[in-house]
Amino acid sequence: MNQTKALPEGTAPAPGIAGAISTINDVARLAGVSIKTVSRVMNDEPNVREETRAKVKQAADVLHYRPNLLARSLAGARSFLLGLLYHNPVPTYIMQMHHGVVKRCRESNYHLLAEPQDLTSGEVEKSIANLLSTIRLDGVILTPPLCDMAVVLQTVEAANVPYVRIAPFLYPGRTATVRMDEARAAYEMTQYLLNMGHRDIGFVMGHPEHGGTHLRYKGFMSAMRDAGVEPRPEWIKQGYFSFESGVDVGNAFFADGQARPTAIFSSNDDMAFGMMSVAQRLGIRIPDDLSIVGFDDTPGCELIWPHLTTIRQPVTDMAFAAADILLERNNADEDAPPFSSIVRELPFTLIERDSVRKL
Amino acid sequence: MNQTKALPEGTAPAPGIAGAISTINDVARLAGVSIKTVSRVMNDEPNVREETRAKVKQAADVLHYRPNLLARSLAGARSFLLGLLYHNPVPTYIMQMHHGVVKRCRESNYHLLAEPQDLTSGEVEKSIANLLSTIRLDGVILTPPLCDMAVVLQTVEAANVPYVRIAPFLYPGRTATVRMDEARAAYEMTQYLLNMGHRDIGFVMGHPEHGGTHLRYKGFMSAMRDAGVEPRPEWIKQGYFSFESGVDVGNAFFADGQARPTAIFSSNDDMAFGMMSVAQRLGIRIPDDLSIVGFDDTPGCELIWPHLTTIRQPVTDMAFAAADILLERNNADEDAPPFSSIVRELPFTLIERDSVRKL
DNA sequence: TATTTATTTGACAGCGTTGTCAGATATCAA
DNA sequence: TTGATATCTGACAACGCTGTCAAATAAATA
Repeated sequence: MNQTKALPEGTAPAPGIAGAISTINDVARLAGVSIKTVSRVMNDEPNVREETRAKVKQAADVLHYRPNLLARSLAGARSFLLGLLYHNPVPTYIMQMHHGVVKRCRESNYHLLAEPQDLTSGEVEKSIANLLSTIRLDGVILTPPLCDMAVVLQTVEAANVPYVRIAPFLYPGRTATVRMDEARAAYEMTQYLLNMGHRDIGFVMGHPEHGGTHLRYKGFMSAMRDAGVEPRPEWIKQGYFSFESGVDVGNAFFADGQARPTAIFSSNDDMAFGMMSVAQRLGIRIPDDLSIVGFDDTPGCELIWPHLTTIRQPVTDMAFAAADILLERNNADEDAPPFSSIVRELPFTLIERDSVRKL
Repeated sequence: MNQTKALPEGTAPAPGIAGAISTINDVARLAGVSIKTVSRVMNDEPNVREETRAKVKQAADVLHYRPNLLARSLAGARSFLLGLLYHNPVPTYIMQMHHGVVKRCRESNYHLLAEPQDLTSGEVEKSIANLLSTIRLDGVILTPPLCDMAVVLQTVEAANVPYVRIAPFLYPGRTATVRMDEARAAYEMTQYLLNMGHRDIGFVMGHPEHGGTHLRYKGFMSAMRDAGVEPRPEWIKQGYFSFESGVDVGNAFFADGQARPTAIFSSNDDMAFGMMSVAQRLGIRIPDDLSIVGFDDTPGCELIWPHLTTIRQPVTDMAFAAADILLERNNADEDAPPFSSIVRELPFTLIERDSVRKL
């Protein structure tokens, strides 16, 4: 019955003293096969008799054997390591991203190296080249704004590491991509404002180096024009995605004696929060005196009062998708579709809360 | 003058075609020394003539040589990899932690593996053992509540990996520790409330498996007793550190026809936010009708209205300290002080904002 | 049964480093 | 100068695994 009874006794090393790490040699000896066969079994390779396979598996089990990842990487082609490169724009965004990617890695016995990049130093290129030549990663994920920086792309490509870009703006088709239709989302949000009766709508742009900034702006403008409403240039202000820049923009918008829009569409939530704090201080009531909407759906939206109407980005799902692309590629049987042609577009949601008043 | 002029010409491989990774062999050949000597130079080991050292350094430079981390780990004793094990209690906390540790790793050419642990599965032990036997980490950092779980400590110890615990509660002196005087902080916060004239003070406890929960509770109780104020048992409620549990506790506190404290001390900010949202809905004004304080100083404190008075934990500094301990240990010259005796205590700050009214 | 072909298995050579140890060189006394 | 030390340097064997390729075995064909 039990096919796997025949383990040679007595040859086993002292089993499982907690912490005593066993090697492929130990398993091979215990199972009475060569290390190569053990290797085959551990990697689910074909051409191993079922009986042998079971024997090896049992031995590995008894010894609590876990292949050494470092040795594996060194000898083989895979490293079981993924990299997430980012420059912290919105902390919660990165956090969700990281969380999603790690989750997928876990499931595939991969590990994740999270590597923030300092853009101010002007050494991104060096830093990345350094990373990639030090550790052979099986793939890297590039978040905005890194995914739109030519030097970054070049460096990763030079290292010949497959990579996927999250929400890229520039260089379409250059590699696998995970995105969301940001322009469309901004378009719909603007439409929503229009439908609520607003015509005097202001817009706060994000950091100019982020692709999303342009996409969101574009969506806003299209919606306005399609509705036959001409946006007022002085109501389109430059922000930088940060809470502080939101404060600055808020001060600009609410300066004394100025005509004010009835609604402001902020390119992200954090800036909306900044504006709201200024409004609060100046006694401008939201949404009664002014409607505000954001973009991202960060946790703060439900903390702030009134709760912020915004666009939810499916960040975790995007993380899943990115990780999946890389992971699948590594198991891909050669004939997979060209990597660079992969594009996964995920749906957004307009989350209606309490920061907009119907006129 | 120039000591390093004498590189043998012509023996160099095609230099620095972008992405062409060079090995220690290439450097050795170009510098005209053995690979062992290159290794010595790269590791700043003694016993290399200055002249030789310079020659090697130059060669390494020319070739953009970066030692392969995997090979290094396999051959040597160090892996240049640290692990951050956590179970997500408060996202922003982990994020800051991660950020701090990564920063330090960067500076020392280390890398960080962030590994969330699923406590619900009951397989933490397996998961960690698995990680540690797969990759030989040079150290791991344990955040609450992992740092107080006996199985976790045992597993890490069994794998013989040095680790430092952040804000541990149980098993003092078991290993290096980074902490903050949470009990003292809670004591002072309670005193603050007392000084503001409050006597009817409620307290919301955190998740019972987090050490901080007990420390903060203890601090609260001591301060009350020292002030000769007996806390009312029905005003001490159990929460779980989450926003949702704050909502639940809020509902319990504010149920119809019940006597209500004039101030509530929540064991963390998120629960305070939850209570505030309930209060808002019920028309209980803060701080006019009720004062609330939190603990942690998460970003939301400045978003919510009124801004929340709280205790700032020096999370980033704690991360720095933890990383430093591990990193230093790896460079330690044997005679370092016993690892387990290291305790770094960092200062907290009471951040006074607008959520408390003076009675 | 004798061949041919397909399936399993193992020997062995790396992968790019570091550790060990012995040999080569330089330095210092006498 | 000659040993005797102290200082450098390099051969070579690991580290734990995978890739390659040939040998051994089983299955299929004639």
